[in-house]
Amino acid sequence: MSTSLPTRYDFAASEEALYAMWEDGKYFQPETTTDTDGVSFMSKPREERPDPFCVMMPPPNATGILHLGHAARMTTEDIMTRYHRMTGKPTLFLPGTDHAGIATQSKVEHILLEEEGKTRHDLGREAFLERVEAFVQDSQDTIRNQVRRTGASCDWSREAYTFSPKLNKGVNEIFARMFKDGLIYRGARSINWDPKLKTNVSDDEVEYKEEKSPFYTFQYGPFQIGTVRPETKFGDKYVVVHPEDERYAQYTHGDTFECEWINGPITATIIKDEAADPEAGTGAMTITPWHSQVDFEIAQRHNLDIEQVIDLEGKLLPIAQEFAGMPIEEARQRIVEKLEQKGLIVSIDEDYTHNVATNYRGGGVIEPQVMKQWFVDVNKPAVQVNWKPGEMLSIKEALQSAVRDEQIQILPERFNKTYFSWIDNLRDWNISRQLWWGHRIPIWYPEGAVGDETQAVLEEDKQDGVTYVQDEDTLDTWFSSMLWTFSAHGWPEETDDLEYFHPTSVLETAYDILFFWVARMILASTYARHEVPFKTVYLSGLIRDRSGAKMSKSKGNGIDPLEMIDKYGADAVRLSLIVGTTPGNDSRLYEEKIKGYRNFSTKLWNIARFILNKFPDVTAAPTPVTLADNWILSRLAAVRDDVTTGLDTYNLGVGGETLYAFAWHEVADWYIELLKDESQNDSGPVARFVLEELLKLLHPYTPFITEEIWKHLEKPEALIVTAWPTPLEQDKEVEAAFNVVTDMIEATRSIRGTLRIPAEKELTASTTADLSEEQRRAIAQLARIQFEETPREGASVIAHGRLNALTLSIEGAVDLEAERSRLTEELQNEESHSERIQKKLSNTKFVEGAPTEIVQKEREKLERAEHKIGLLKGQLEQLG
RNA sequence: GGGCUCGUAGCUCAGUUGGUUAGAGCGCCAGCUCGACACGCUGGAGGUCGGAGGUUCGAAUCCCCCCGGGCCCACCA
Repeated sequence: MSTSLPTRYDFAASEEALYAMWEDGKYFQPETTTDTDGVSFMSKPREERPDPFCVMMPPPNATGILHLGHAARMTTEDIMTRYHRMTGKPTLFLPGTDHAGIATQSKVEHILLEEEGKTRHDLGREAFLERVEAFVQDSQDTIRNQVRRTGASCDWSREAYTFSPKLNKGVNEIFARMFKDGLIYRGARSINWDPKLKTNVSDDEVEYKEEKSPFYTFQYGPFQIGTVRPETKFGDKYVVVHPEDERYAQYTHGDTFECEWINGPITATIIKDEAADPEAGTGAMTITPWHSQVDFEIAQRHNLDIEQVIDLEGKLLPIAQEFAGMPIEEARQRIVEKLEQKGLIVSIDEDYTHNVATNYRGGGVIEPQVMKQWFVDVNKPAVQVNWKPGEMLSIKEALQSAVRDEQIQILPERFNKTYFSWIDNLRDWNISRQLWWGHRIPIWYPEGAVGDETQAVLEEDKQDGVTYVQDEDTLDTWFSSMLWTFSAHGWPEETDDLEYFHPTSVLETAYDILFFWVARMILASTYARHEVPFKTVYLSGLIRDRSGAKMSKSKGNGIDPLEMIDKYGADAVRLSLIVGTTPGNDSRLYEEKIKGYRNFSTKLWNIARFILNKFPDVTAAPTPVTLADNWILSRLAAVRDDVTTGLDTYNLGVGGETLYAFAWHEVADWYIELLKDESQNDSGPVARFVLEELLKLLHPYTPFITEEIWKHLEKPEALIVTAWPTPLEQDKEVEAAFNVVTDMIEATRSIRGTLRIPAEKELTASTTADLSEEQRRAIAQLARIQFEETPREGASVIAHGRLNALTLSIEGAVDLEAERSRLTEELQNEESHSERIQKKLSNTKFVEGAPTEIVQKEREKLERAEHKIGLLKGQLEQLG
C-alpha cells in the first residue's frame, strides 16, 4: 500500500530523477492527456477535444544564464500549467529562446574584443554571424538545463527559437504582407542613433537618465537663447517664438536678421510656432532639426532647411569648420571658449539638471539623426479583427479595441491605463537596425539603387535579368518576438497546434515589457490572424533585494537562482518566488526566505513519513471517526476550494500561502499531534486521504517533493497527471458536522482562530448563553462530552468533556451585568445600521439608479443585520 | 508637468465589498534532546495601521490635504 520514506529528503537526487521521469513519460506533452477511455484528445478531431490550456514561455535571451526574473516567470507559468493539466485539459507550456538582436550582438562583440582584440568588421559579416551562432547554441544548452532545474513542465518537443529558419519564414511572411498593405514603409525621419552600438533604436528603447550639466544662455542677434548642447548650434539659422508671445510681437513670421555667430555672421529667420513655450527661459529658441525630434517636426511644418552637424561616430562635420572632426565633449568646451571671446555668452548655469537620452541596452548616449529607415505605420487602417467584422482598423485602433472591447484582460487592471496612454503617444515604429545579428530585412534593391525605397521589392517580386542586392539592415528583435504566440506554432502554416492552441490562454510576463512585447504581440496577432494572441495578460512584478533595490551584477546584490536550487531545492525556490506576490507588485527576495521554504519541504516530508509509518495499509474510504477527523476534513475542503479559486483567478500567491499554513499549522501541528493518541487509531483512512489531497493541491507549487512522496503511495498514476481534487459526496456530511461544532462555538463566542487546539489542553469557551438542546446533542454526540447544569452567576464551567486526546470544556459566565450592557450597545449599533440601510433601500433614486448588484448587496447587508439583531435579542433574553 | 503605486510588529509582507480584541513568516525572549520533523515543539513580548481632517453607529479599509519612498510617461530650447 505504501513504502516507507527515508529519514531525509534528498532533493538533489530526487529532482533530477523526477524530471527525467516526467520527460520520459511525455507528461509535458498535450498528447498524453486522454479521455476516460485512455484515448488521447490530440488524436481526435478538434470538435471532440475539450478547451485546451496554453501558455507560451517568454523566451529568455539566448545570451547566457537564467536569472531570478526568469525563474519567477518559469515558476508562475508552471504553476498554472500543472494546475490546468491536473484538471484534465490538454495543456501546453511552450518553451523557447530569443535571439535578442542587440543584446547578443554586443555581448559577442565584447567577448571578441576582449579575447582577440578584434571588431566585427575585422571578421566580416558572415564570419561574425558564425561566431554569434556558435555562442548562441552554447547558451541555449545552458538555458535549457537551467529551465529544467526550475521544474518547468514545458514541452521540449515543441521548443522554438525566434531566429530559427521556421520562425524566419513567419517574419518574412508578415513583413511581406504588411509591406503590400502599405503598413511598412521606408522614409527619412528623425530617429534615435546610438553612436556606441552604431545602430538606431525605437522610441521605446530610449531611457532617460537625469544628468547635471551647464546650461548656457547665448546672445543670438536680438534674442537670447539657451542650450546645454552648444556643439549642435552651427546649423541654427532659425529662431522660434510662440505666436502669442507679447515680447516678440514686433516680429512677424519669416522676418530675417543678421547676427554674429560662432563662425562669423549669419542670416537668421524668425519662425512663429506653438512648440515654443513662452514660459521657458526667454521664450525664444533656435532649432537643430537634424539632431532633435521636436525640432525636426517644427522644421517639417514650416519646410525649413535641415543640416547635419554631427556624424554617426559622434564627431562634428565640416559645417563646424575649425571644430570639424572633434568629438562632442571636446567641441563643446572649445565652442564655449570661442563664444566667450566673442562676448556672446549671457550666462552659465552650472547647476542645471536635464534628462539625457540613452540606449536602454548598452547605455550609449542617443544622438538623434535624420536617416532613412523602415517604419510600421500605426495609423493606416489595414487591420481586420474577428470581433468587429467588416471594419478596417489602424494598428492603434486594433490595439485599443483588443483591450477596450474585453478581448483581452490585463491583470492587474490598473495597467490598462498605462497601456492606453502608451498607445495614445505611439508614433510609427522604427523596425530597422544597423546590426548584423537578426532577421535581415526581406527587401531587395536593383544593384545601384540600394536604399532607394521607390525601387524596393520583395523576394517574390524580383524580375528576371535584374541583379538585386538585399537591404543591409536587420529587423528590431521585437519584430520577431511579436509573432511568438503563433509563429512558434508553425505560422504561416495552419498547423493543428496553431488552430487548437491559439489564441493562447494566458501570457505571463513582468510589467516592464508591457510595451516592448505584450502590446506588439497584440499588434501582430490582430493583424496577421484577426484574433488576439492571448485572453489574459498576467503581469508580474519585479524581484528586488531585501532593501528593495533592483538586483544587478554591478551591485553584487543578485541572487543566483541555480545556486539557491542547489542549496535548498527547486521547490523551496519556487515557493519563495510565488508566496506573497501579487500581480503587478514588486517583491523582495533574500536567502532566509528561501531557507524558510526549504524548512517547509522538510515539514511536508515528515508529515508524510509519520502518516505512512502509522498507517501503512489503508484501503477504506475516508470516513471520519472523531471530531478531529471531521474538523480536518472540513478544513481540507475549504482549503481545496480556496486554492482552486485562487488558481482560477490568478491569485497564485495566496493559494501557496494557504497551503503552507494549512499543512504546517493545521495538519502537522494540530491533527498529527492528535493522531499520536492511540484513540485515533481508526483514523488511518482520513489521515491518508488528507495527505493525498494535500499532495495534489501542493503539486503545482512544489512539484518535486510531492511527486517523490507520491511514489511511496504506490499509485497507478504519476502525481503530475492525477486528477485535481474536487468536492466529494461526503463533503456535505462533514460540513454539517463541522457546522454544528462551529455553531456551538459561535454561540458561545469562543476560540478565535478556532484551530489552535493543543492536545491534552482545554478547549475553552466563555459564554453567558446557554446552549440549545440541539447543540448539546450534537456536541455530545461528536465530542462525547457531558454537560453540567445550566449556567449560574459566576459559574466557571458549564460543560466539560474529553474527546480522545482532546479535552473540551465550556466556561460559564463571570459578569452578567457587563455582558448585558455590551450586548445592548451592540444591539443599538446594529439597529441603527439596519435603519440606515432601510432608508437607503426606500430611496427610489438609489434602487432605480444604482447597478442591481449593488442594490442586491445592500439587501444582503440588511438581512445580515437583521439576523444579527435577532441573535442579539435572543442572547439578551437569555440573560433575563 | 500627467499618471500609477507603496507607507501595517525590529525585518519581509497579508488584511476580501468599512464590522467584534489588526494577522503570518523571519528575528527576539522563556521553556522543551517525550521516536515524524531542532530545517522542530509549546508559550510570550512587540503595532496610537506615515500625519492631520472628513463621511459613518463604526475606518488600516471610503473622501480631501500634507509628509516620505518607488515606478512609468511626457518634456526640459
